[in-house]
Amino acid sequence: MVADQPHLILVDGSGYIFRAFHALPPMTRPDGVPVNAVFGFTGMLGNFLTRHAGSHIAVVFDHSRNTFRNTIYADYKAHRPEPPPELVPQFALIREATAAFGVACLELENFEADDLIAAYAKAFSAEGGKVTIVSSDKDLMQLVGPLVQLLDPIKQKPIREPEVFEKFGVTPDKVVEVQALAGDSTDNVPGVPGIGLKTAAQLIQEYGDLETLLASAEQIKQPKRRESLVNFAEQARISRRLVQLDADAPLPAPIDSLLARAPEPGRLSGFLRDQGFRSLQHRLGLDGDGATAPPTSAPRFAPPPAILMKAEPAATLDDAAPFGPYETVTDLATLERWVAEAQAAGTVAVDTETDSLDALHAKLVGVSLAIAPGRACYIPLAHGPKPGTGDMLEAAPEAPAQIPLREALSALQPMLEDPGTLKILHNAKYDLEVLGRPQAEGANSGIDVSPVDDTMLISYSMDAGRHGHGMDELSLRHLGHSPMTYDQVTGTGRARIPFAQVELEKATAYAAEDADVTLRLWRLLKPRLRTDGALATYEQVERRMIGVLKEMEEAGIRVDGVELARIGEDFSGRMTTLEQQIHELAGKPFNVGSPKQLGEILFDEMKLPGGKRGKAGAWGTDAAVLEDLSARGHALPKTVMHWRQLSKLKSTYVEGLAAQLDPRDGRVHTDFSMAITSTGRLSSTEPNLQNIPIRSEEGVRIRRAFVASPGHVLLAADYSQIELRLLAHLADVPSLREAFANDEDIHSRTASEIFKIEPGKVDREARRRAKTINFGIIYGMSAFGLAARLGIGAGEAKGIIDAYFAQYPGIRAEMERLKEEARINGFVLTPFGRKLWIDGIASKDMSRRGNAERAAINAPFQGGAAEIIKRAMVRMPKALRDAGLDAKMLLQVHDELLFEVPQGQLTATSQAVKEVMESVAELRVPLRAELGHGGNWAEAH
DNA sequence: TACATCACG
DNA sequence: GACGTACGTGATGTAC
Repeated sequence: MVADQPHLILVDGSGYIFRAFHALPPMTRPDGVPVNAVFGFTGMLGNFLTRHAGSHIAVVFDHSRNTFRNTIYADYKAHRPEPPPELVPQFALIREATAAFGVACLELENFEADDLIAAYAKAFSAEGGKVTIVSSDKDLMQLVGPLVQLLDPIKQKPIREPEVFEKFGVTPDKVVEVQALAGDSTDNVPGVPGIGLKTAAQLIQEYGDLETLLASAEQIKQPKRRESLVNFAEQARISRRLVQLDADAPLPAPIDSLLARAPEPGRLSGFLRDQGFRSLQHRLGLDGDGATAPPTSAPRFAPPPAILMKAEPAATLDDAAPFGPYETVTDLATLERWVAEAQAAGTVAVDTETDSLDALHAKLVGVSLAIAPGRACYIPLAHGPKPGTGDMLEAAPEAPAQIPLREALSALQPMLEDPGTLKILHNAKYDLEVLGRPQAEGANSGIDVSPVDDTMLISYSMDAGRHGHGMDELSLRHLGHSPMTYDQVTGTGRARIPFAQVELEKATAYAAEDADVTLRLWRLLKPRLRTDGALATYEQVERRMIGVLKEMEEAGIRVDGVELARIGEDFSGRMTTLEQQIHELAGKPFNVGSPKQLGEILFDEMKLPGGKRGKAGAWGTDAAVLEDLSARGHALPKTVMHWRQLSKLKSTYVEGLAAQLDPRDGRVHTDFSMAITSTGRLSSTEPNLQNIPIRSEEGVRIRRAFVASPGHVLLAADYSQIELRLLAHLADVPSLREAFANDEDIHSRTASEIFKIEPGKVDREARRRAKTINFGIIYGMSAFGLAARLGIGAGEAKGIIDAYFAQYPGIRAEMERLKEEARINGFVLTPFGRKLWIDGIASKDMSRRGNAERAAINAPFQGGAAEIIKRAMVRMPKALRDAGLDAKMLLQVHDELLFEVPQGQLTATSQAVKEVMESVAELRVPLRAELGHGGNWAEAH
């Protein structure tokens, strides 16, 4: 960054004024003139000037309420109240204060301050100058660009393209298009009814701009949206003109006159004295008689580097380095130089390129390294020839020159395994699985990469629930840079080529950039872990989970494919029969798998009662609806439910699972995602082994197909009532604590207490109700929700909830505390300190906020439970090893761990597993794990 | 690709 | 007085 690059600071005066006025209690001068806004403004401006410097600076004001926008649209800002009378006399004094600092005041009749800001920003940046606009007004976000940024005066946070994107879902140049659609109630910009920020952003992303969208409005699929766009097209155009700032507004003062300069001697202190602002004189170092505070200590506006310039690029030149060009390493000597440089640096970002997203099958194609921002390389290892044109006369293309795989890996291995060189990866589990897999015939490497840091997990530890943690997203968000995408490199659809066929130049640009981005993210995010209070979560839990999950994924679980096929045949036959019955009952054949067709038959043709339409206008036919109809004595719904159950099990589990069976070992290997959920849980994909059926008899058959290896048994260990234990712990409920301490049935205890039934005389129905409400509580349930689940009236449900809270007042207090915590901080903390962000908690949309509040209530319980089992998993391998046991941990299903145990070690393993799981956290209630074992997963329960 | 549905905790 | 109504996931089939 060039230190003396021209830098214009434009302060949005109105923002300062209103903030000052509303933040401070009334204050008056001895002569009775109100001055609270003047005082606040002067303090804020003085404070800003002592901390920031630019080459040019001005404060921009609104001239009057009437502007050209009122002639476009009379209602523009019409609902804004007149400024309060106490504020009016302060406007002139505020301009005086600005001038006393030696700062220019800008205003112009008929234009808003925002237009002048736009005009000066345009003029200044056109000459290559940098512009900082001090304001948090979202209407100014349209001005953000390579040379123009906003600075939020409250949070002292720069607002650049990623922040704008976060707010509007589009890049700054498209902000007005979005605003034109979404409107703005605070400014009375009408927009298009029914279209909010989300929809607007989506439409603009799709169509590019308002006019293109309006031109294609007739083709919009959603009927309501289409109608709105057609009917309110003109209103949208007007809205666009209202929000579009006029960057061609005349400049009331030449740019040169905005040059930053020290205040005239005495003028500032004179002003402060006149207003009676003694504390400000002191704060600004102007209160001395010359003895302690000579004039030279007055604010200087020139040399001290702006906070903007040091806030992030304190690390400086480095982090401003361009993304590329990067080096392609194709000879051993060059590779050895890179390896030596990495070891000398002590930290290196590493990324692997492969031919598959599935780590257990992926073949290594290349490795990239980054040692400093902008300094990165790509080492191709298994690139083949470019795809030919298919012309038979063409000479066979040759593979590009590259270091032989074995030699390259031998050169890399010592560095990758060097305990003194930290390897930084994004989603390290993947790369570690690829590099760690020993393979015959040259492919992959058997390298045990250590130690590692993982930027995905660093981000997740701090920002779970706030946004995704993919590299591209983090890069745009934190670095303001969109890396090249995989699709751009390999193409998409039919034209897609394997990465190994991508030409080296392109592969290097992509692969080295990913390593570069990873390194830059690490430099930015790693220090934040400590300040954000997320260091322990990352170091003690997330980072240690990498190796644990790697082992589990590699182990996989044995599935009996023959049994699976038998189940499939059986289901098929039964489905055929059911389908015939359904068609007869319906009076005609139709596709039973189509909810749309089913809805039409049930509600349009058969005219059954109780139909409700979903958001797309189709009849709802889910299990709850069908159950209801069935209870009214209709045969069709029940038959459909049965068919659906078989259909689900067959397609998702019988066929889906069979397709995932690895023929090499007869096992299925899931991929645990570590950074997906907003609560700290894992998730499982390809296949999802966390939702294998168990609740129905047919489901149990599927689970029986998960079997132990010969000579082994499966051991399942479930945490008992873990979320309710956390409830008893967090809300500190004496009677629930006692119940757990005595190993009582918690739902019976609850039933006895809220329904006032003698202990021991609780019947099944009372227990069922208590169980429903116990779970409902940790989901933030309402009376309505409870009524629906229990099939009782809302009044009765409310009575039960009232009785519950009367019995357990600590629980209600805890629910309120969690909502409050989320509202104030934007996040809640689990009992172990994991930070979980609650999206939408500040939303003005009642429904959205309601959802967020329930999520805030649930998050500490779900997240706390996730934390407990993760900690147990992290401790498990060593505990087993120390006990001389060979059991393998195979799966985690949120509150359950599944192990494969050599038959002779069952007792000892059970003991060790139980001990680890129950001792991993000290709560106000004991933790309990329940164990079972058998030849298959169903039996182990 | 959106939606509805349903498998699990 | 209306609103919408229990938390968190992933996979599948239909319809567009």
